[in-house]
Amino acid sequence: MSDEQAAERFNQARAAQAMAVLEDYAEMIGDLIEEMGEARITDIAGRMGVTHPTATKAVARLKRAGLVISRPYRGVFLTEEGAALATRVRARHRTVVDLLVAVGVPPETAELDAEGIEHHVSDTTLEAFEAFMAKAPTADRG
Amino acid sequence: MSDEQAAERFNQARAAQAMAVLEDYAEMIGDLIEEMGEARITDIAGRMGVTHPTATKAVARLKRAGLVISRPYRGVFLTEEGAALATRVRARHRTVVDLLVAVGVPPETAELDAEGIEHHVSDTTLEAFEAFMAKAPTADRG
DNA sequence: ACATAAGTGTAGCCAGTGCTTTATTTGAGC
DNA sequence: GCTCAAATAAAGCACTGGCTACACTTATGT
Repeated sequence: MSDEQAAERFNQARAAQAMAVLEDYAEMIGDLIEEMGEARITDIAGRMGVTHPTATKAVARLKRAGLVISRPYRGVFLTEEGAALATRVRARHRTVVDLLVAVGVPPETAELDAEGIEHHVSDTTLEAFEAFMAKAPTADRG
Repeated sequence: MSDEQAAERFNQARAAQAMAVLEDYAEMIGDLIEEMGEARITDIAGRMGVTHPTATKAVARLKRAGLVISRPYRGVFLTEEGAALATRVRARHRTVVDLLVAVGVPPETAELDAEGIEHHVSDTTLEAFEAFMAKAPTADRG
């Protein structure tokens, strides 16, 4: 592999990582709205395991990215784009967990690892995962 | 899932990400030493797709982590710990790529996605991958 | 020895993502 | 309507990890 290709690979991985945080927040805000009708900064912070100021900053970035809207001292809400992203992320998360379980990873571990893995799964890979599971739903385990 | 569990998941993913950069650099420095006898800052930078100052900073962090040693204007070398990490990372990378290919991901895509995925694959999951491939080396494709 | 090019280091800037500390706003209870 | 607790915001710190610009070292060629 040439250095240029290697560099491209790393740059792509870095870009994916940058997106990952936004994806996590969008997904979680979607969850919170579904569960509690609205997403408050405090709830977001609690669930992400960070302090409120950190959550506030993250929301600011999400607003900048056009994924959410919010008004001071009011809840945070997903834009159409944000909601679409949240849905997509959630579906991908499920697929990754299912794939891991299908190849024999214990469910709890699959859930844990998927949190990091999912952000690096390309559309191509996701399709392959789905195709694989359609073909061998239980991976013929045992 | 409780908020605490969710937070723990995210914190774990964040910790994995912090380690990922060190792993990438250690692996690549190992590659360079193997290929060219030594790892120069410029080579590291070129292959990572970053500028030399960035590579220099990364090497400084690696030194702080005890993974490499270096003297000004001389090459960078892995410590025993760094070499062990590089070996481990390289093996894991291969396993992840192979697993992806085994479930039907195109090889080039597998290589690309593995770069990001590998850092989030726990030992448990890695073992499951190996067991899966031992059982179905070609995943019965086609 | 000296000039020059390549490699390396350093300084300073920016953005992201965490933190703590300190206002401010909101909303509930009196 | 005032007070107070909770929620939110704002500001400042630290570290990572990019960058550019500039200084310095090394190696090479004359």
